[in-house]
Amino acid sequence: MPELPDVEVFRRYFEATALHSRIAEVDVIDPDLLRNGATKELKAAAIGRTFQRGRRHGKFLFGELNDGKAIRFHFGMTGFLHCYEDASEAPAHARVVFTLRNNRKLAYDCQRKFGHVGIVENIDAFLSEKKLGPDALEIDFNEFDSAVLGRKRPVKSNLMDQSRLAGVGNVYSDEILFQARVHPESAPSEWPKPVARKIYKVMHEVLETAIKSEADPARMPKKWLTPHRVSGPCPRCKGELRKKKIAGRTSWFCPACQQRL
DNA sequence: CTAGATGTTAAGGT
DNA sequence: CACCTTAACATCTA
Repeated sequence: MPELPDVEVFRRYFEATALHSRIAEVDVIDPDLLRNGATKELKAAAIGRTFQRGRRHGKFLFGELNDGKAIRFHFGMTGFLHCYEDASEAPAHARVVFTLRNNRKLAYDCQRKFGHVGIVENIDAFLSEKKLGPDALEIDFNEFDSAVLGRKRPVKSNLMDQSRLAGVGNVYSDEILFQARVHPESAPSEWPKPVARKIYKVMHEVLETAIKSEADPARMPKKWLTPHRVSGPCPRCKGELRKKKIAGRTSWFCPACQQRL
């Protein structure tokens, strides 16, 4: 689930639920999620501070604290946030829980533990250290064209490469290419400008519409591929959708609608 | 019981 | 060296 639109929905949820109340306690239920096991450091950085705002870059969410530091959330494949007051509402796989002075609790839940949580001293320094590319909603066309499309491997691999473009993963790369009518394995040495522009434009439309749909496939336009990736005919031509491993991931596309370039 | 699932990354190959 | 692919990670479900 957590690609750019999902994380943007989490960011908005975070801002609606967790800001401006002092952090009273941090429970690290599963230290695996901290990667370096620095429970003490996480507590020391967070307790007594307040969250000032949420910032997102690609698939990362940062909860900015009132001293310039931030709590970093990455959601892996199964992570999400849930805010509640009564302990009975705690989600099933809560790994880290922030208790606020207003009695609310913000839980980071991650069933498969592919995600991680930690402290970041400086967000911009972290992003360059991690070699993350520009956010998919902020990259300009020229950079998109050269960094993302100017490669030899399948276009799908490039769209998913976080060091070139941050935020797009398996599901949304399929959706973007479906709507741009481009085959995911296309890898021309030079992309025709109109096609490059189309992919760029469609990427914005897909991501923005997905955010408006709360990243919920059931609320997405019926003509989209995403709600049909389990089975079923192409929502455009009614032909058979194909499932194939590309770039190591299960990809869905319509061989009739999507042109190989 | 086996295969596979939205992400990342170390390791191996060309 | 640049580039690309695969396996592995932890856990649950179809």
